[in-house]
Amino acid sequence: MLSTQIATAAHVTLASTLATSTQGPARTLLRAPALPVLKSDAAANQRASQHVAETLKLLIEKLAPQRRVVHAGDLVYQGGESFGHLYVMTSGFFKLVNLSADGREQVVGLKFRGDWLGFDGIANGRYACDAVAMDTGEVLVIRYDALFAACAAQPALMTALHEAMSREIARDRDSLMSVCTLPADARVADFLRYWAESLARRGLRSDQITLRMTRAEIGNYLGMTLETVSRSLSKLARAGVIVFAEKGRRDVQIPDVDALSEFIQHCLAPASPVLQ
Amino acid sequence: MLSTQIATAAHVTLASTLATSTQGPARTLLRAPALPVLKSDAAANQRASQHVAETLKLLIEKLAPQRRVVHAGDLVYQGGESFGHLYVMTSGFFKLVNLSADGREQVVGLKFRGDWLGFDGIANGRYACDAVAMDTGEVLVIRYDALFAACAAQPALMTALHEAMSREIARDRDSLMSVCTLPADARVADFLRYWAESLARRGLRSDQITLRMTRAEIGNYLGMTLETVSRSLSKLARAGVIVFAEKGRRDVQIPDVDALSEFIQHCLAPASPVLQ
DNA sequence: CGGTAGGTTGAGCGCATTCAAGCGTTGTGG
DNA sequence: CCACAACGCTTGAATGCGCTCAACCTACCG
Repeated sequence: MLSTQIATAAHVTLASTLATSTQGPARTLLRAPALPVLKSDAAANQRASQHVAETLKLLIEKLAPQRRVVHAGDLVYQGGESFGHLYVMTSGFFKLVNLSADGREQVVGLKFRGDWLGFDGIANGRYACDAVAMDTGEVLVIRYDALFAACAAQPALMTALHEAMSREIARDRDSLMSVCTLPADARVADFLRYWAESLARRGLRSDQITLRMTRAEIGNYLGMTLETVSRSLSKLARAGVIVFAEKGRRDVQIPDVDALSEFIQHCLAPASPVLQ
Repeated sequence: MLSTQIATAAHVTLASTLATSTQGPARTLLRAPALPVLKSDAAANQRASQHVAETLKLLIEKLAPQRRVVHAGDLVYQGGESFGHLYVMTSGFFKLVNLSADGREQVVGLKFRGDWLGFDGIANGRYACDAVAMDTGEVLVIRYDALFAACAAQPALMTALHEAMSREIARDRDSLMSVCTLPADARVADFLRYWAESLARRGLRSDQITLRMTRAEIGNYLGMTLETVSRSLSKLARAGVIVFAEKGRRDVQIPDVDALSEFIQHCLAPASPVLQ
């Protein structure tokens, strides 16, 4: 048992030999010291968190936007609806869901405090997906035309807007890379890593996270079935990389975020260097 | 033989019954009339093509940008390089390649005339991927600070910029949906459909396309191996949805773009309604 | 004409899916 | 208060899609 699986990783073109050599002495998932967060990250997270707060303050001061409170399941906007507003989250968790013409449903993004919602609507004048609240939260409601006008006079606003869009583009590409190059176990680990990092960057505690998504939603987001998600989480728990809370399986403790990265590398290792 | 495969499609949550009923009388891949493009699409393509031309003209007039000619293999920018410019394609074909810290390589985007390159660099001040020319082409070199300043006085510029970013975000999500919800054969068909549509929207002929990517590159982009790409293309050719040029397998004829969509639906069909 | 890169196809295997059973938690109504 | 249904989660067994490995082919180029 403890069936350590060989990397699947659809087509790793070049430099895959590198991945092997950089992995170090193989299999050190359970580390003794386990410092909760790297110091360098802590500083970066502090800055990122402050940056989010400043951007929110800027928007509130310059645009005096309406605020809208949402509860789990509420739609901020819906695919097909005519575009007019952008939304900036001050709290809560959202998912973005694409719906194809033939009825396929796909979670294409997860959003946290400070993130913007609605960029997909600018180009075509209609929103291209649903923005669904996964918990109680609040968004700033920003009229696009008002923002557009304000940008001309307030460079800081335009900077904030462009930064947010740029970050979203970069993040979407990382998602695609994760789905395309990682086997199921590593994808789940990467998902947890991303979630923890997202919380950390916003100044929230990241060692104990509450997944607000069902296994089915996670699976949809990661391109796998809910059973595979469940199995991967169990495997992560067995490896000690995550710890489930006593009651219920929605809460996940992450003693050491770096162990998640190591687990991913372990999944990508071509073959078991030592024994399994 | 002619092993028509059942749908894999990782997790199609709801409304998947719809997909079945909307498919019509099942299996009509080879249609007699085969009009090259739907009339409604033709009008939309005309408009889109004109819109691209107008945007390029606007940029040239307002910013008098440098032009840069590139050849196959040239890098417009490279991941890690410090950000300073955006680029707008006037001709050619580009791919965007992400490189992860551990050496995984992933094609995360394909770009055509009128598309912008470099958005990923705005947020962090460094480009997050490589932009590689796949053919001879030309880009407008646009200093971001100059564009930023010009946007304040020229709303049309800001509109063009935001539209381009929005379109990119929406497109990236479609890519993710394709990778997550479609089986290999359908993914290849969707890739061809996207490529043909991209050409059509720019006023280029879309019934005869020259793939400027190797099977390995296509496979990387779609999250599968080059062998699977080859097999899927062969299957599409056997079904008559595409036709290979006599000499070489890089040129692909697409007699009827809609047949590609039908093929995708066929791949998604829960089970063979009639016989296989 | 040999060398190389890209492409096709077959055989076998394995990861992830499908199908299925069982468990824990929550919520509702008798 | 307790059945009982509904929902989410876990785990096992079997199947199959897509991957790996391999051989062979074509086109291109020095």
